[in-house]
Amino acid sequence: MNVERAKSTRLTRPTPSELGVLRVLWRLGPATVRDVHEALNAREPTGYTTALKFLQIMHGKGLVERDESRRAHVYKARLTQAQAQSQMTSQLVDGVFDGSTSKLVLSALGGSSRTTPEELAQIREMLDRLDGVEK
Amino acid sequence: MNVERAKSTRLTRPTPSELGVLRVLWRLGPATVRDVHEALNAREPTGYTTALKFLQIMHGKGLVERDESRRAHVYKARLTQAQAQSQMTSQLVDGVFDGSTSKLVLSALGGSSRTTPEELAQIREMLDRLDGVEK
DNA sequence: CGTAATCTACGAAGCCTTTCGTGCCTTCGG
DNA sequence: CCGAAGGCACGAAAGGCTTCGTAGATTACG
Repeated sequence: MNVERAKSTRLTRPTPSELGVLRVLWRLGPATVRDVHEALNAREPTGYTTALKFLQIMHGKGLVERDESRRAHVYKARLTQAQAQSQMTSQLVDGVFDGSTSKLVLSALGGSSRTTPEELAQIREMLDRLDGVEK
Repeated sequence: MNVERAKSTRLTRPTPSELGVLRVLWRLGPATVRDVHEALNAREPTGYTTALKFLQIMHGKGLVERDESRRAHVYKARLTQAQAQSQMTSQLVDGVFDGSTSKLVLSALGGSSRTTPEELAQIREMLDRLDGVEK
């Protein structure tokens, strides 16, 4: 009881491992299987065909696009990191924070306390901007 | 190559469906299979034994505890909602926000803009408190 | 008491993820 | 031209998640 097929509008959400691949693509930009494999393999020993399969599957799901004009296909994330971030964030908000963004923010800030003054200032800026828009 | 068994210290993280069960337990407090099933079933048609199996599995994983003193066992979440929230939040931060809490906060606030002035005020308070601690 | 209702424990099917191995092309160096 | 290297597509195994069906006990009640 799920999933839109084939059409490009809705993207299925990445699995944990697929997220790993996306992270590599975000960092490297368009990359070949070899590139991705080397990146993954550096972090944890992994077979070449494993990387290949991931890219293929993700292509099937529409998570990446690929350029087949060269022998070694070149893959490219179809979602920017920012898009993935906001998608997964609202997912978390809906799933665990009763839909309340502020609860998430409070929990994030309160819990970790590993936030620098500069970052806090940035957040304040954002708050000001929101207040501005607010009527 | 994972998972600590049996001992109570480390909790495996809940799957999506398990989260649904936990949400029910957080809302109802200690509850029987019947209670949980009714809650789940209200949202989406589901078999009784499905709920039962979830609770059993979750008990095996240490996600819930159970009181077997009555015929209908009574289950209880082993994690408070707040704990789950902060656990899953830091997971998201590590996984998608390069470990930066502030990036998450900015994305959450910027993306949805479904935050009331009261909530913004609450966040400001939290910021002040953090500044206070910050020497 | 006997039957119906409740409950738990299993087991198993179906689908998704993750990980590779093989087979079959294509390209490149000598 | 030939063999080795590099690449892609498949297929398949192992394990996890989700969903139930069935079986066997226990309890409630007319």
